[in-house]
Amino acid sequence: MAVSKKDEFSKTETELAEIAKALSHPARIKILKILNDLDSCMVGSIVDLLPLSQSTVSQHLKELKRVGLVQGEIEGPKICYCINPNVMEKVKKQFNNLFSQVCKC
Amino acid sequence: MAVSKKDEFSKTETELAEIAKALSHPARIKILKILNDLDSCMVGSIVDLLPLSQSTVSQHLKELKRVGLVQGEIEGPKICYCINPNVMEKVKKQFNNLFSQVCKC
DNA sequence: TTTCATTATCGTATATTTACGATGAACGAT
DNA sequence: ATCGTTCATCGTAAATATACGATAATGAAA
Repeated sequence: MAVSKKDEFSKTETELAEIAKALSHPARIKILKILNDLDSCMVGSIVDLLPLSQSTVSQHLKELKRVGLVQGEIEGPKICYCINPNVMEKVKKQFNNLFSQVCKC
Repeated sequence: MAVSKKDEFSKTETELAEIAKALSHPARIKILKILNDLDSCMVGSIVDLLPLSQSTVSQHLKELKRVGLVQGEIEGPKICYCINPNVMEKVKKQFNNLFSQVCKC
């Protein structure tokens, strides 16, 4: 794309776009649901529930971690992943804020 | 990416991911705000408010049209763009639905 | 300490996204 | 009929995303 111009927008817009990007793959939506349902779980459990390889799931988790929606806690050789509820609440507010601005409903 | 596996997920997850993708660029977030503020407007007005070329803005509009968030009405040589409020409301509900599933707040 | 289980990262291939200028299509106005 | 305005689309280049297998890294267990 030649050179990205994403930094020529406001922080609010850039941040929300980043979060939307993290949610822009069905696997990552599903991972959030899985983490919520299981409360927290290791990567292997997630891999079993997705039609993707371990390395691909690891990449998707990395993307969710990047925006803070998910965090991992090391438990011996395993890693226990869970949703970061504080970030999730903030994200929810950011989307509500957007819709309050662009939705007449 | 070899072959996409996005169609191996549920319709709900795939749809929401598609919408999130449409919102995953700050220019598109800003376009929605512009359209809301101006109520509706032609492409040239949007281009003036963005640090992007006319063709690039046209592409972003196409992406927003793709998911139905935005619609264009031909007015002579111009095209009058506006937010589709019905789709926006549906999208708002879809996000609320997600957060009700993955957010304990 | 060697082995096993678990997960991240690397390397790589392909698809998609982002960006631009140039061109084309549609329409009103001259 | 030609011209100017407006916008979409084409062609293209570069960046990112998606997917996988292979490998590395970590720590528990034998």
